[in-house]
Amino acid sequence: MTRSPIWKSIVTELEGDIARGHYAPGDKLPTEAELSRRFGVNRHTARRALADMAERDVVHARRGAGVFVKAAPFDYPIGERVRFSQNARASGRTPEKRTLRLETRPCDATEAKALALSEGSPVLVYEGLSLAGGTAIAHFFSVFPEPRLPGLRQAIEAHGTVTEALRAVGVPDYTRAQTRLTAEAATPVQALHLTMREGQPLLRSESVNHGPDGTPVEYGLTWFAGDRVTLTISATEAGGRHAPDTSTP
Amino acid sequence: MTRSPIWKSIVTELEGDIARGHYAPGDKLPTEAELSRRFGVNRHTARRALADMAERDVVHARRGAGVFVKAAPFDYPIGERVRFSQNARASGRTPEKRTLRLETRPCDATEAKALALSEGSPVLVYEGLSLAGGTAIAHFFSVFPEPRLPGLRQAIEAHGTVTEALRAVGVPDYTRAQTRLTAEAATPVQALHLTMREGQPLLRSESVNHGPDGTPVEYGLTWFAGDRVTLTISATEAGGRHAPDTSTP
DNA sequence: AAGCATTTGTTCGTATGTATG
DNA sequence: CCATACATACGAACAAATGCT
Repeated sequence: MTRSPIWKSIVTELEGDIARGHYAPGDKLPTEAELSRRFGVNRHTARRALADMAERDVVHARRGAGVFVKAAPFDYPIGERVRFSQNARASGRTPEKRTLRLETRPCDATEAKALALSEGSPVLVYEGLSLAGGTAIAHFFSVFPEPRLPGLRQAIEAHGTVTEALRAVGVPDYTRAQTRLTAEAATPVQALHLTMREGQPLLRSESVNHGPDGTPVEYGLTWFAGDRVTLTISATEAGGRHAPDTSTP
Repeated sequence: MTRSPIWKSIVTELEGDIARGHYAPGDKLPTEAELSRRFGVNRHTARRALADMAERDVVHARRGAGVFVKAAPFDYPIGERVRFSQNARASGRTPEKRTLRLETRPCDATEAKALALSEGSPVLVYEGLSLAGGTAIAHFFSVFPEPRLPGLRQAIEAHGTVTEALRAVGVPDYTRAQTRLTAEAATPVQALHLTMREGQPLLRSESVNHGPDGTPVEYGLTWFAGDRVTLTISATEAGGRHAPDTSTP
């Protein structure tokens, strides 16, 4: 009968600390050197424990930076109605938007087609970042038909959220008409904004939202950080909300 | 009045060749050197033409490899019912599956939970590649509850498609209960199977399919090549049952 | 912008205990 | 008892990425 190895007991100790909130998701664990001192073992033995935890996606290491507790991925249900702020609050995080651009300019061919406009019509471009609980989740790029939605720009500046801004200019509700999803590599600028490395996988969503009367009100592109977001589609999308599974054995 | 530049005429010539099928999606264009000889121009002029086409996403260049015609992304509608073979045929490509693994083994904790089994129950594992028109589109990994579906293994070996195999063992229809989507980087083995580079973005889908009586019949993971597939979700999916697509025999 | 300290990642080598045959 | 294989643990040095000044 073999005794259980030291590194396993280190794993259970550390995971216990995480479970009882001593180290929160996103937090940096002590360095390997510190751990090896704390447990009185060689650095390799501490590494072995961390490697095991990394294998099971409990933590992840960044060379030169440290070992971090994996953040539970942000669950983003997409159905007919998708509201970022609602989703964020539902998972207990503070939603936030950071505006990168808010301007009016003539639309290009793709945008014209999606919004059923003639090419060159003025559109409001709203580009920015969506944050949840302080960390950047997605990079969005939305285009609105300016003539159909007078005052939207001021409404967005005032309210921050798209849902409220649209309501303020007379669109009480909007639904997702069509969505196209692909995976893409992060460009250098996106990597900078989302604090990830260039080339890391992004989940790209291209969608058109319609108003209650069926006219398109938004053409939007969103790039979600692949390691931070899971889009969920439920068959009973209207129905019940699943409780998030946060169990860590 | 300036004459139209030479490179533009090269662009129209090449795009004509592509349009009339002389170069198919995914094909490698002649090298810059060959093009410059063929058109009797300097290599930089040919480069200018290729750069313009790359800008408009008609082709893409891979250093050291060549310039390739961009593959038209494979449109993959996901709704309640998702049938790969149907989707492939609808876009005019021959569907094909390549089996990497077909075996029975005890299930792990995740699989047990998804399929409502007790941990360690025997499950049928079906892993392979989905090809459309000869090119690999996705890497799939499916798990079926063996005890509930006796004879499924032979049915899969015989029929090739999951839909037909399930029908053969008494599951006339199945619907997608829940789907979770993320973007991930391709592992070295996946990159090999999908003929892409390691780390390239994949669209990962995790889903559970239910039989008509509501019991789970399949827990499946699929990794779609990001540059070759677009998942589409249309708003009009919830309502009526879609008639089977008979547009292409 | 360049340099420096910090931190993880990798690769040598060494030693020990345990199961196998 | 010996040979072998394997996992565990420790030590030292260097490489590479990161963050800070």
